Amino acid sequence: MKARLERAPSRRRPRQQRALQTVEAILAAVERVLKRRGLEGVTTNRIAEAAGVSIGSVYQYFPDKRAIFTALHDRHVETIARLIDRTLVEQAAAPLEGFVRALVEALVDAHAADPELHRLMAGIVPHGADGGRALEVRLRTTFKLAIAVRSRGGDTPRDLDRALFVLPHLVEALAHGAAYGRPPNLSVTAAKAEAVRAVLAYLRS
Amino acid sequence: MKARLERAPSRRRPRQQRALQTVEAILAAVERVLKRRGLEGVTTNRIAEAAGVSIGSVYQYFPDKRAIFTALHDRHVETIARLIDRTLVEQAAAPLEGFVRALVEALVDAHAADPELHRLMAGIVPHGADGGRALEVRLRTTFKLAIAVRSRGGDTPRDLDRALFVLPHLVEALAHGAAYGRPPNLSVTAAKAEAVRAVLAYLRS
Amino acid sequence: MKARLERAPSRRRPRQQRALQTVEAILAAVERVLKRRGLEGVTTNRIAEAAGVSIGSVYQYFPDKRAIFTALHDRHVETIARLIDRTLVEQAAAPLEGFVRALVEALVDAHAADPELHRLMAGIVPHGADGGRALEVRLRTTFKLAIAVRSRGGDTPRDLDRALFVLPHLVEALAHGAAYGRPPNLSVTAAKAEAVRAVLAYLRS
Amino acid sequence: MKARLERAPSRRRPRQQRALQTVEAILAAVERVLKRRGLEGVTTNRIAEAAGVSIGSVYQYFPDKRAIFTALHDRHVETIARLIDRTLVEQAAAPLEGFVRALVEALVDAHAADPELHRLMAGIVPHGADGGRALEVRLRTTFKLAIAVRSRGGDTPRDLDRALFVLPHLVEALAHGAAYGRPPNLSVTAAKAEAVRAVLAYLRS
DNA sequence: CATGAATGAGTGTTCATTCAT
DNA sequence: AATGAATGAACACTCATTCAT
Repeated sequence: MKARLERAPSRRRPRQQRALQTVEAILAAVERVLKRRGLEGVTTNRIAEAAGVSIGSVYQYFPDKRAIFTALHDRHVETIARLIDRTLVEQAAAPLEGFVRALVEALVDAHAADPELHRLMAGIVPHGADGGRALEVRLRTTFKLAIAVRSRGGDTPRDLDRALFVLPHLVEALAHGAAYGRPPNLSVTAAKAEAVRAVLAYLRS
Repeated sequence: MKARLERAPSRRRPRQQRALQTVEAILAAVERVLKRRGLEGVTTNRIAEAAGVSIGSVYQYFPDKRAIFTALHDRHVETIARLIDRTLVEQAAAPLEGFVRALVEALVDAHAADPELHRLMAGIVPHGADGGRALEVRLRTTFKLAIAVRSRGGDTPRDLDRALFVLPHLVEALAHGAAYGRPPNLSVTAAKAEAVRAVLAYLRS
Repeated sequence: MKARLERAPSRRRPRQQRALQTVEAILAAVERVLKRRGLEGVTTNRIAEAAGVSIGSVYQYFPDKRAIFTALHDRHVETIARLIDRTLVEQAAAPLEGFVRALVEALVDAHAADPELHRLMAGIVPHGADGGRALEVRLRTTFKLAIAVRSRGGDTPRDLDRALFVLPHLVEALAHGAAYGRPPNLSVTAAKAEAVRAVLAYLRS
Repeated sequence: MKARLERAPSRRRPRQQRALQTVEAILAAVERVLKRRGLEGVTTNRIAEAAGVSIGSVYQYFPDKRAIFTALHDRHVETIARLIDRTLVEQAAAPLEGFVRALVEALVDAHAADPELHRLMAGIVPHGADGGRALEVRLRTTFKLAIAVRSRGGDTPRDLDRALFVLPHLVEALAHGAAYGRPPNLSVTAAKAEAVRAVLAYLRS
């Protein structure tokens, strides 16, 4: 494995790299088209044009249109998941509340950076068995871990399963809400602070 | 002459009534097609067939396909809004907590009745300025009222605007979550109870 | 025949009269729709609406859409034909040149009154065997008669058949041309005068 | 590398050539459908089928149905315009009368070759600002030129503007008339001769 | 006779996908 | 691999026409 990578770096790598670049160019193009023309305005030919590749090349990397959306959704999930994981690590030493506070803040920031795109992204629900619940599930797992790690001193919620149901929904809803679901006259900052408050309130109850 | 005057109303009424019936038949048909074939499987001709009317009749009542989806969404919003209003009235004498408990329970029940349909419904985001936030806004208004009515005895939250941001999102997310976003091994009943707990925890904080 | 007309004037006549009125209302409506929305914008339902009658009534008087256009065309032809006949009579005592002059002037005036409508009318070519040549034929007949009547004194053109081919086309083309086919900077008046000159020049040759 | 550079032109050219061929195939198909099924029988799918291409290809070359008709009309105008220009050149040394005679004969011949098609073509009035007067205008320009070139010896008509109004209409009407507007018992040959006579008569007047 | 809701065949058009180059 | 012209199934929608009231 290592030998192969060393022997033909100028052949194998570039190809894979170009492929990754093209895939990334395509996904970035979808985002651009999505923002410019809305969900129904996204056509494969438009994606190709916006990506600067031929439609044929798009089909070299994706079996069909659905796969493009799925990949975009997956990429988004992966981005957020990495954020979650990073927060988990960074707050490993902090109490649960600290982690939750950091997590909510990170998520709100992530979504508030480009609210319009994230609103549209919510409309891309992959048709797989999962049904767009990937992040919810991922959050659940993360919370399970974060709680387990801290549960020596009886810190465990009375009913873990119930908390693991509520927490992901709270966090997700408030992150999206703070980004593009605020009432007029409420700043993102204020919304973020209140989102944190809300999750902590539940946690302490 | 007199006969004609007497007939007139019975000519007009049936028309309006049949129109309403047809509109209702069409919307019900959309729901059926939606469940059977998914969002992308909904075509205007399929709607017409499922509704038992001709495609021409569909276009007698709706200017285009989008309008059909918008109407379906509006109908859903209206149904839920009526539920909210009813709860508001029924719990007029109860303390805020009682209202919230009743509201969450009612919403969970409403969504849990046909989880699949409601999941699909979430994918129908009307393209108007509102962008599918109608219920969020409606919930906000309702909470504002419910709180205002009870706020003589200093029952008002410290920061109303912030609470009015959080509460709609909490309620909506948990209602949908309890209906079709539960982790395995958590019953709807348990989820409902915990959803109530979560909202109350925030309210008391 | 006369008895019948006298006996039930309030029964039979009104009906026929109403029918004629309705037919006329429909044809006038077609003209209006034609001018407002162009040839392709003319639909039977729009005709009905513009005429202030129900679509059903339109089909009471016309078997299909084509028949409406045919009737409109026929009415136009009849109007022009009457104009031609009237001129023929009025100029019965005048020499051929006088008749031709009066005819061209009358036709130009008739078409110039509503150039837009007459341009559109030219697009309504009835699909019958005639193929929209009714006026051409009618003009031919008229010229034949006008010439025959004056041909005692050897006034007949050298070759009647050839003149009867040319004259209708000259007159029709120049009448339409003067109405809506003038170059910029040529008035209708000037065009009319020159149209007369042109026909007379041919006649004298 | 060199091969690619050499291939490049042969890759580009064929494309443009095939494109032109396809466009031509489509326009020829429209003519065929037009003759077989009449103006209303022309549908985009029928055009595609008759042209031996897919409907998608038709839309690769024309933005919509109207554009197809416009292109057909333009092609017709161009064909006739070329005929006019050729005659202008060929008769450059001849007196005005010679040019006019040649022009009328050429136009009659052109229209008489396929009278049915040309009758139908007259029904295709492009919706542009021009309104189907392209040939009239073109004839006017040509006459202006033909007269100007010969006007040293005082050959100019007394009133040029008026002549430039009449001549195009005369020529067009008589060309069409000779092709498909003759009375029974008049041959094309005779009609053509008389058409020439008529225009010359006006010219001399 | 008048009405106008209903019909549905048929239209123009789009767009995901293929494949020869 | 990359290209993009070509494909054609499928779609949203129109409109002439019918017929129950």
